[in-house]
Amino acid sequence: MNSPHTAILVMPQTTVDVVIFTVLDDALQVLLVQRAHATARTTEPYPGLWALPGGFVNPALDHDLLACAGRKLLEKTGIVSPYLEQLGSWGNATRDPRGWSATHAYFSLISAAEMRLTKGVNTADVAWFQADEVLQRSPHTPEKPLAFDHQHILQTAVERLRSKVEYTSLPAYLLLEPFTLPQLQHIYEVVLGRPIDKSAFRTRMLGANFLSEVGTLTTTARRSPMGYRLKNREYPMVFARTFIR
Amino acid sequence: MNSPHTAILVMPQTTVDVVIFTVLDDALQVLLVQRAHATARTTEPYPGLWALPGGFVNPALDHDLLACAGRKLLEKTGIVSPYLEQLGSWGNATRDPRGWSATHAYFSLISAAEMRLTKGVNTADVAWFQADEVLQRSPHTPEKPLAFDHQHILQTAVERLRSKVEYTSLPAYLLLEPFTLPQLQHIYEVVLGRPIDKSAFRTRMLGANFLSEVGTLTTTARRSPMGYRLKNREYPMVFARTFIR
DNA sequence: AAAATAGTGTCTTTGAGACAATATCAG
DNA sequence: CTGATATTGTCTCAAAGACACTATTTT
Repeated sequence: MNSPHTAILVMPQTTVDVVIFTVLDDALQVLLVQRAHATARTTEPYPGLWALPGGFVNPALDHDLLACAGRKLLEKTGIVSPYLEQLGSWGNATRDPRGWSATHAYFSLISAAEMRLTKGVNTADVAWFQADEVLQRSPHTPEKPLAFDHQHILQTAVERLRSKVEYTSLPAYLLLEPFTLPQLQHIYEVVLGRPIDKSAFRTRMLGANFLSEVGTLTTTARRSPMGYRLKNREYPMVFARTFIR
Repeated sequence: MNSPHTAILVMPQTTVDVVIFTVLDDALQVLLVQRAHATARTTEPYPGLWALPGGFVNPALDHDLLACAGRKLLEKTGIVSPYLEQLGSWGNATRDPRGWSATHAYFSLISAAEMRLTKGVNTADVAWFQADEVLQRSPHTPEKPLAFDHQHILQTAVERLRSKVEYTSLPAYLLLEPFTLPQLQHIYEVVLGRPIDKSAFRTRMLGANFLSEVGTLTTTARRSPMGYRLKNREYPMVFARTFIR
């Protein structure tokens, strides 16, 4: 039924891309890398444009797709155990000018502070951008859209993140532990783009029993807030309802 | 940064697999195909085992991954516009004995009755199996596990379906239109494997305003039930809460 | 004491579970 | 008419929104 021999000759290229989110300056931000500028010797597509971190699977280095995504993320951020979830895959004949290609996209949540701690990893061609600003880019705006179909992948990632924030504890991965409930609520509000009622928020978070207290913290606040840590960093908490309104 | 030239030589194989669900005989069932038996001339892996319908992307036929999944589904069921959603991708060095491969998995919901209408499509090597029975297979059971990592892909598909049934209108795609609310509730109960309160079910379905009445139907029932149709077959309804308990 | 932030209480609303009651149709 | 199925009503409960109130700490 399958024809492996003839198929191998026209096989699509396989890549992995990672959408790395953080919250910085009260905004949802995404890590982008700038593609090499055009030279006489290279034929790299989309020269000089910004793109999601990613590239070809390296069968010699990568045990599987997730490991490949983890490697790309480590190379750009120095972070070893981030929250990393598969987003989806995109494959067609035209997304890469070099021919039929398919990319496996992942999305990751990290604390920007955590990344700053890892010196020497960031290079000049890596930077944070506000997700909403990037999404509004078009060929007519000053800042050009991302390379390949990364504009579309980012759009899907933002929608997925905003959707899951409504009913999961995902935003906790955007903070360093320990964190306070006001800090966590602020992250929720930044990602969702709207305020949440304080009382309802606390009732939900503390009632779900996925946080453990670690003693009061000393922050810039007047009254010392309680610090919390995730009981289980492997899986986010899933609530039975979304926030309403 | 990427090295396309060297990478092409070791590029992973790209395939698409489809998990096709239906409800038949009061059970969630999945469509499987039997792989060719071993002969002296072929080197096909997993000869004689059952597997998810799928195979290599054909760049000459398939505009993109979704089209490829739709083609596989059409070939096995004769159905043109099913519900088809991306499930995820699986890729590593060992899932196919021929080498590093990555598959893009989709899952589809169809009415078994709709498929019976398309004669001549089904072949002897295609059959429905109870999803839960297949999931319980191991190397030690009489029926052997599926080929490749399809056991694992099916597991993920069933979990995803059962999860989404808790808060979406997905089961409607398992029925032919028009359908009645008791029929729809029955499909929900079969997929979830537990009863749902009749009153709460009707309040949720009718309150969400995603169904349109199409007049009372004549069924085997005593009192004639109201028939319904989806207002929008493109996207399922997403409810703000899961069913509880 | 005042200001600012953390945290709690109260009331209302929404929608689900439990389950009883009513409506309609085939025979 | 009767039984089976469809549909509605009532009561209770859980959790969220609105928003006022109390608690703690720094200055």
